[in-house]
Amino acid sequence: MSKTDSKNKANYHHGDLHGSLTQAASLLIQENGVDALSMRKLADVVGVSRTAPYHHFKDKNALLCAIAEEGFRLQATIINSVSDDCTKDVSEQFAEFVQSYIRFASEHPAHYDLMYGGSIWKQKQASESLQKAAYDSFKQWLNRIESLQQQGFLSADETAIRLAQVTWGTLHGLCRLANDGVYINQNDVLEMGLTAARLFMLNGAAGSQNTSCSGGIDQASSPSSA
Amino acid sequence: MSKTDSKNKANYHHGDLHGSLTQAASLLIQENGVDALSMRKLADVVGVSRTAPYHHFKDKNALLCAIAEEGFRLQATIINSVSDDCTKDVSEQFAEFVQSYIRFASEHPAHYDLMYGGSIWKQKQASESLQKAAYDSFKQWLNRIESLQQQGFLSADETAIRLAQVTWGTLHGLCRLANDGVYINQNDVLEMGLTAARLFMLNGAAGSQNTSCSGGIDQASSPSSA
DNA sequence: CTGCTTATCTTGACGGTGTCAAGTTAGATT
DNA sequence: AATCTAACTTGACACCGTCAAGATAAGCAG
Repeated sequence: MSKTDSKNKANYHHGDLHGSLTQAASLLIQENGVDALSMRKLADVVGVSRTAPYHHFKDKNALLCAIAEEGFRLQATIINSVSDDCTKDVSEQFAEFVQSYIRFASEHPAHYDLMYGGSIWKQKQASESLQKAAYDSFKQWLNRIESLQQQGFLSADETAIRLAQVTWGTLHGLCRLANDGVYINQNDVLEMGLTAARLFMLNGAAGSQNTSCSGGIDQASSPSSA
Repeated sequence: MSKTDSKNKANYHHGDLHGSLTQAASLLIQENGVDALSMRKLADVVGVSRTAPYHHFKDKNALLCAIAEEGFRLQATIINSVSDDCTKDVSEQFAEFVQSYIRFASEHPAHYDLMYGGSIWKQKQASESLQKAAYDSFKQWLNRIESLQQQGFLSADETAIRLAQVTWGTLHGLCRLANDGVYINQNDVLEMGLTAARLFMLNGAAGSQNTSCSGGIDQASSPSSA
């Protein structure tokens, strides 16, 4: 009689619907893209009724925000796990950082779409915690750029913020083109990222190779301010 | 009796539904974004039944492709009308080009989304003529980059194609961030574009200032090939 | 004019969507 | 045991894209 027997006890109360929802949604979204996710299908997959999710997420938008936030966490762990290597010189470290950024975008396209796509940011409202996550992410990038600039690898003629905006915008543009199917070859995109890094970095920068390796964290202003 | 009396003759046959549809769709799309366009509402606005548009466009996707194509035409006329000025030096000309690109994107965000967004290119199929339009657009960009490179304003260490990919990707990334609501201040984005141009251009490039001014058209390979 | 063809447009229907209102269930608390 | 409350379900509504079948009008052959 019972429809779902995954637990032999009755499961009118699911136990951890919130967690199951984000998990299943992430999975569905990764398989078929953001637009293909429907609340009804999601509920069906998890094994609850159509409107049960609305008791844990005010909106479909709220669900998407939660997943985007998860994306930022995921991205941070992936990127940080790669780039804390003091044995390599700075530019190589930066190149690896660029690569890991692109790789994250191409391996988690749906998350990436949510994190930086218009579906959340444009008309819809990003949840407060999501805004904070995005802000922190940009701040990390800014710190990295500031460090490169102070070591003489990036132009001193521009403000660190502007440099961060442009360099990140570049990286983002390449990832977007790859994710949107305009650039189809992932290896090409990786090389484009490296080329961009090469072009931005000052050629004759004779900065010190291994400085500090524990970057100080300065405060940064918002990505969208002048 | 009659519902619409715009023409006092009966208008069972609309006359130019195809044209009216693209026109009204462009307008609707520019007002409320691509996602807000529905075939039903569009038909209602034009004053026909829900399925009449399907006699002129196989799909909603086909309609969107047509509008995207229109976008490419629009972009070409806008950009070309600005940048054919021989009195200014090359880098200034390029800066104006960058600005006009960004301005087009921010003044026609919906068209821009369609032209380069995932909604058409990723899962859906771009119509053949749309593909050609996009290809031609990139080819124009490539020609410009090649010219800049040959005049010594851009690095000779990279292939022209790679340079074109990276520089256009940068521009695109900035426009995307602006259009998606991540960067909200348009003036900032314009300055970012100029900064990017400055960073890419070689500092000590002592190329000739006013060369030819009627760029030769070389053939270019696809944007997505290595 | 009549009859036929053809392009054009309409009506009805199907399955899908997000989400609201009201009802049901079951576990926790008193 | 009675009550409270969070969790969940059912039904409904207004949308959506699109297909199948029918209605309409114009053009053209005779």
